[in-house]
Amino acid sequence: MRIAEAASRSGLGIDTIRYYEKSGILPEIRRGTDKQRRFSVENIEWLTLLYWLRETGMPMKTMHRFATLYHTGDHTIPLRKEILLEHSEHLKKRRTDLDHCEKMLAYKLSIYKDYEK
Amino acid sequence: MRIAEAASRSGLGIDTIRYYEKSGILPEIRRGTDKQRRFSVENIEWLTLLYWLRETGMPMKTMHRFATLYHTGDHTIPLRKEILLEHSEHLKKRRTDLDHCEKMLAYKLSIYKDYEK
DNA sequence: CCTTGACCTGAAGCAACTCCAGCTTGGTAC
DNA sequence: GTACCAAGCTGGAGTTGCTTCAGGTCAAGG
Repeated sequence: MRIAEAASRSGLGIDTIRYYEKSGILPEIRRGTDKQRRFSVENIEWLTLLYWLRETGMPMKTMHRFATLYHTGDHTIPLRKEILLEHSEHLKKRRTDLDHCEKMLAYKLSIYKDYEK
Repeated sequence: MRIAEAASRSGLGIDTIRYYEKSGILPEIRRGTDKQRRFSVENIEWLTLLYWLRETGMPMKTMHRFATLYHTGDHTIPLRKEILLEHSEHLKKRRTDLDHCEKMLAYKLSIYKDYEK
């Protein structure tokens, strides 16, 4: 499939996909005779993973490291595991941030309530 | 209190505070005879609010709008309320993103488990 | 008086996109 | 078969939101 579909399936934007390819966090994407990118199902899976990692705040440097490890072979699995576990911890931190912010907003809104109408 | 303390109390960095002031999302900060910034308790409260809004993904444009409204007077409270409510919605979205990503990570890690050692 | 530490400013640098101008290419429409 | 259009391509500029840096001020301690 082509880039437009890859974008809509993965969640990333077209430009972001091209940018990611240039940055080296995608494997080489096959090209058709027309020199346009053709994405495989595995490509889409990878893009989707990147989408969620980005969405939850993983920096590109880490994604890059993860991609390189992935490419290097199965013996890097412990390292990759470590990266994902660390990201899990990061998600926990984010969740408590959300909790905190939600409480704060609720409080602010409760004050504003008094001024209603 | 001075900028270093304001930073450590609010959570923002020193440079970020100066940047926010330049960007117009802070009220004018009082200066001492030495021309250095002196932060009031209200200043710190405002900075802390901004810290949490930023931490949970509010764009500066929105913060700016909020700051301007705040400065304009009490009759803008409905508008400010709207911004905060919208941000609450945004937090909900973030939370489901976290859920989604956590599930994905758990799945990935369960696959890696087989390769253990 | 000299140094040290905290602070100042304006400007450059950086991450991660995002948009743009100008150019192929393949497909349909006359 | 050629005219046109959508979708894709590239290299490069622009944007957001900080972050770092170079060079300078100021007050206090030794």
